[in-house]
Amino acid sequence: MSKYRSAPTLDDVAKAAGVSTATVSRCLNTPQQVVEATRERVLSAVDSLGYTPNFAARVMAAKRSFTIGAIIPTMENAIFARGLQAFQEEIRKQGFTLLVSSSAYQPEAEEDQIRTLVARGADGLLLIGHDREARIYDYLDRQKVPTLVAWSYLPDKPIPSVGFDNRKAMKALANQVIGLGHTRLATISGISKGNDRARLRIQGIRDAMTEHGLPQDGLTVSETSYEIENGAEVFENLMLRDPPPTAVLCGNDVLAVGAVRQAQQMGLRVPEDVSITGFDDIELARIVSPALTTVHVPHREMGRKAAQELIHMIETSSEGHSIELSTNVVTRDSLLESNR
Amino acid sequence: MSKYRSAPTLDDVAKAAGVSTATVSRCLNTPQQVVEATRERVLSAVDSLGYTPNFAARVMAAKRSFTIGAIIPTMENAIFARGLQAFQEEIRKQGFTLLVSSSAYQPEAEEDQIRTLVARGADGLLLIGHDREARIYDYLDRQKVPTLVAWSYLPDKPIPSVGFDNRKAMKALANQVIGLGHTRLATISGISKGNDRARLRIQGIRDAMTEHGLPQDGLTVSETSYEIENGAEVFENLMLRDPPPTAVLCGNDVLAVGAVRQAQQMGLRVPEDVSITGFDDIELARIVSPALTTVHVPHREMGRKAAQELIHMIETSSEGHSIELSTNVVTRDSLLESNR
DNA sequence: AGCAAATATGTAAGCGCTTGCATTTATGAT
DNA sequence: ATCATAAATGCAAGCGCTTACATATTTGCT
Repeated sequence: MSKYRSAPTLDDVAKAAGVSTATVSRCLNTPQQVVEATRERVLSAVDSLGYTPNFAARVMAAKRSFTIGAIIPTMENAIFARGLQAFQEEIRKQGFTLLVSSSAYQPEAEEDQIRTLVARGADGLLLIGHDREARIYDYLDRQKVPTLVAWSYLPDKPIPSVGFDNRKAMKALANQVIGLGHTRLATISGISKGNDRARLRIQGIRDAMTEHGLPQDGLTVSETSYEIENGAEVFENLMLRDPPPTAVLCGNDVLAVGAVRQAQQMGLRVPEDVSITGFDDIELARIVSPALTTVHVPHREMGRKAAQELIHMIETSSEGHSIELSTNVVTRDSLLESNR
Repeated sequence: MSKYRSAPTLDDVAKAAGVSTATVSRCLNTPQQVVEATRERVLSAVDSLGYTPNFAARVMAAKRSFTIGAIIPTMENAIFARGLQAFQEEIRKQGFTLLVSSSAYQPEAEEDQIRTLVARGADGLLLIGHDREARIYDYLDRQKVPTLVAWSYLPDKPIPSVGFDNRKAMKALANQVIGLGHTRLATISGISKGNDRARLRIQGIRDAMTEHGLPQDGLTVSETSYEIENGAEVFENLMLRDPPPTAVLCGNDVLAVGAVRQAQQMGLRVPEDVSITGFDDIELARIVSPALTTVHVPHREMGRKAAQELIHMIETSSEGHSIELSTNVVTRDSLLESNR
């Protein structure tokens, strides 16, 4: 029976309540504009019919969706989870809904998803990092969709960013490593192409080396994708070199965990035989043993501030401005002074 | 300048290409219906104008969105990440887009998000577990949105499910624990209200106890929310009891990791002093030391099959049928025979 | 060359909602 | 009571697209 009855529309409600569709619409959107008696009648009709507004129609008519889209590189690990959760909580508080897509670190998939989200009427977009084709920025500009970047802070870019200075953050950590006497360094980085964060973190290590007068060839750089297994695999190759590095700085905690596990597999003690550091300070960093010395990122604060800034851009059609958050090195057990 | 030009519409493209809007629409949706010469002209117009179809309008006209919505309890930990990623990969392969929301384990938030997704024209919905208000099922029925449940397998429920038998799975693990001589058991469960998986897992432990002739009061049940800290906190209370349990079966790996860490904090050796088990077999389970004995869930298979089944339901407007996946206990280091 | 059948394109009617403007009804000061 | 003013409601024009159905063009036969 219910099979042949289709979802009620505004019109059905209007008929049932004996008013015009305009009045029903007002009851739902600007209730103070309709007198109490009418409103009650309408709402009870809404109720008894089980009416829910059709979103597509509403977006089309109102040209506003109260939806914000976010595209993150991955959902598979926790790197973006905490920040995104905070982002969602904040926008929800302000009456917006979040739509999330994951690009699996594939630029084409990301472009696709940006278009999908925009076509869907997203009022604003949250993107991770600045690296992407100019074409996409043109598109965003033409469509006039307020867009904000997070997990990076590069105030000179055309799109405002709420995040931290990846280069400076990694430099601080590298300084600490070098300060402990390490001179043969290696880094296991994410793929730096199309990933400003990965690239800048490597740069940060170089900065610290230069500052301490270490030659640049004291650093071995390996790039791989962000999974535990990859961290392990690359670490193994690294340690087979002669001489092996005494400290391995990983592009994130996930890679670092892979490295730690591989070290154990190889019978190497961390940190006595080799120091390993992470980046991000996700939960994993405290769970692995030895616990990781890593760079703490204020994920929740970043998520919250990004939400506020983006909504502000949407509401005021203003340009938006970048916000820098600070990171700090958290010292745990995976980093020790060099013994060679 | 671009500020005053707004996004091009189908009509603009039609004018530019010198054809009707119908033809443009066909070029985009059923290109084989339009002759090559025309098609080229149209596509180049699309291109030079940078046209992107307006999704809301398209959904409204076509009554089809090629979008599938998924609502998961949390993005904060990895429990649903892997399965969801597989789900997304599969539906993407079939031309659908995934929209994800997280309910933060709050039923009202979930209801809200279901309505949002439906109103947005989702062609189908993926939900986790069966427990929710009847009103929601009525709504889904009335809106005729194909819906599938995952992470649970309860074929008698009105909504089909693709998942595993939580009760049976936990029973298998509990059998193993009891087989090792443990009689004083405790479980750290998620909040079971509104969570059939949590409830059934507890039930599974009871089943095993009954089968082995253990009295039901040999089990202490504590419920808390799914976070590492909570696992730790509850575990502490549990071990303060006199006598303490010799084995603690946790509702998931996250809680188990919290328990392991707390044990170490308290100077207890795992598994010599107390055994701890998890559930789900997420990455964490292998990273913590001792590695967790836990129940392995075929996350990726579940995600993929759920996607296939749901799309099948959508394409054929059929009822859909439930699929049971099997789990297995993976034996690692956190469970040992009882020494009392 | 001529005609029926097949193929390509155009016309226009919605899809369900919001909102500017016009109209009706209530309010309150005289 | 009366009338200007304010408050509540209705009317109807879109929003940008898809898709029957109608019309025009091409194709393949004889």
